[in-house]
Amino acid sequence: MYRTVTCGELRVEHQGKNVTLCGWVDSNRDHSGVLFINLRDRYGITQVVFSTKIGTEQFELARSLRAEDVVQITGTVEPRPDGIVNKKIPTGEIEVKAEKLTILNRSEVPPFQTGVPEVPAEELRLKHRYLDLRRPAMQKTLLLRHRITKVMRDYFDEHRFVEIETPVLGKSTPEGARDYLVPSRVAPGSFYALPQSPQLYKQILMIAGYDRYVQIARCFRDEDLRADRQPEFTQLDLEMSFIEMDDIIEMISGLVKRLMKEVLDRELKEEIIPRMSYDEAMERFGHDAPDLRFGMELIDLTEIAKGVEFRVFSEPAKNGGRVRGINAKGAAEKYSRKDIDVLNQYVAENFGVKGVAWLKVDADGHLAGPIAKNFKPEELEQIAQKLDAKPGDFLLFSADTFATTCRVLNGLRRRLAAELKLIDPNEMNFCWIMHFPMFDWDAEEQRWVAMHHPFTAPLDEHVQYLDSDQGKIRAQAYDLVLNGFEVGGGTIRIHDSKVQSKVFELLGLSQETAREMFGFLLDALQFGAPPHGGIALGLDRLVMLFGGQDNIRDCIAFPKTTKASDLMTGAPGEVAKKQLDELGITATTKKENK
RNA sequence: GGGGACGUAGCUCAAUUGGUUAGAGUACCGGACUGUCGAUCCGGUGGUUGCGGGUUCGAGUCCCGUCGUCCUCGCCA
Repeated sequence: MYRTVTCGELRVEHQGKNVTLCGWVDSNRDHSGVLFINLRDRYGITQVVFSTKIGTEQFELARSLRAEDVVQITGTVEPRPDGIVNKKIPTGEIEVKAEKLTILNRSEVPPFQTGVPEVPAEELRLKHRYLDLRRPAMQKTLLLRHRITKVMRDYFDEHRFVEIETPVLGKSTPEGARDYLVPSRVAPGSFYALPQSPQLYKQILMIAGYDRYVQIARCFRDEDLRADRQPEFTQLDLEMSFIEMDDIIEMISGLVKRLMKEVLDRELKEEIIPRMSYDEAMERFGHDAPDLRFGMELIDLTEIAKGVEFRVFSEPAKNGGRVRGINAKGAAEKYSRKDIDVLNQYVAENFGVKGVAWLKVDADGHLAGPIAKNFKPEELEQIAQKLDAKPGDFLLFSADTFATTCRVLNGLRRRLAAELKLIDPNEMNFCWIMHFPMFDWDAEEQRWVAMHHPFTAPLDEHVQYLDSDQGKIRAQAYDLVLNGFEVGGGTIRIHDSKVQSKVFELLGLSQETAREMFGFLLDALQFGAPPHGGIALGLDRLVMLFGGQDNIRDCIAFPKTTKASDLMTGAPGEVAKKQLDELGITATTKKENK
């Protein structure tokens, strides 16, 4: 037996006990006649004491220990002498008096120290991920992730869900994100696609009668990365039959409550997670995943703007656009002209607009700023009233299309909230965003595109608009939002083939194309499809938010860089010409190009 | 595909806005020390300033290109 205890469990009550520990050397403090080793494993740190009584050979061996050496130590648990208890660690009231040291493996000098608070460059962490994962912060996050998935599995098991695996090698469907493709050897020129989600399979499972399906599923999207987006990511994916929107929402609300309780030992802020329509979210926050931890809501000024001489405001207002503003309460003094230049640069670079219009409220309650002269006093008064402007407030405006005002003001709202520290970092603010539009108009391709996927059911009362007013149709779609991040999204699916055909038609999918892409699902739908719907939660993002992190790479054991490479393994890498030949692929490698 | 930030010792950073021999902490190596706990003290090794060009009497610093990491717009049904 290598070890009898871990490095995290010994306490005063174990004194006198003879134990064997294994772990990594965290530090070695040599005092000539006595030396202290901090021994680390994922359970904690235990101090081991060596005295010269152990014998010269063993003492010299202990002396030679360096960070990350792997050792086995047998000794006796002793309480620490009075006054030298280490309160920083749970095992700090005891130490192990070493009687035998075995070096299991030496470590090279590590490229960075795992036991110090300074976090090395991410590039280095990813290259030596095995060392990075030894850092307590990373271990804590991966344990949190395990805890979350464990609670999820228990919860759905209790609710009679069946966990079923779906294929990773599937069929490419051109709608949606770009697919990762895998060439077929036995059918040269043909490709599998890695799943963007198990969407079609889980619908098939409903038709097959597994009325409650769940899976913690790996999904793949070949799109550019972000702090909260990886090319492969994990979803808690589920589907239910004989249910309506409220059933899914209740089921997930129950899970959220359970996660809060069992993972964070906290209650939900509100007994019932609040719901907001997509339209309301866009109107009040300019985004479909609003961060509700702070106010600064978007206020509409279009009616006022229609009447002003200032053309920057009046033109969009008169031409179907919108003029809206936000009020950063009391922030006027904190934003100098230089700071505002930075904001201008931010919106120009990110949203393709010239800049942001702004006004400050002076001590007398008057609106001041370079654009103030373009308004009559009563117009300024109206604007001030609408925005509830008080002395010291900082007002920012966007006058453009509705979509652009949404993007600009959402961006500014979030940025200002962060800069002004309006957000309580401990808050966990959930909400449901409901009734997303069915379709988006793709101006470039001159056609409607599905906002979710083409199997999403419209609201029953909106089915009538399928032939007349497609832009008005709202879907039976719902997103779960946490602290301004979309952490889940789902829909009720269409199970009426007439409605399904109509939707395909609107999306510009001919019967033939639809058959070619989803024929198996269309077939299956003919053989007794129950009403069904489901949802998928982004596990990586949930872990990130539950762990108070700001990117999902730190929540994934082996993540990829923004160029989608794995710095540890070197993936993606070149392959031998023989492998390509077998696949019937004639791509040239980099080496051949040079 | 576009925009931005960064790249200096193994690691974390500094280097007077172009000026002598590129420094500090830490790690590492050697020494001292019998109660430390991010031990301390003394000494030492360690640099193609990511890479390639250019401007200049002189480049870590300026310019161009390139590679990499991060942030972001597009993209992500």
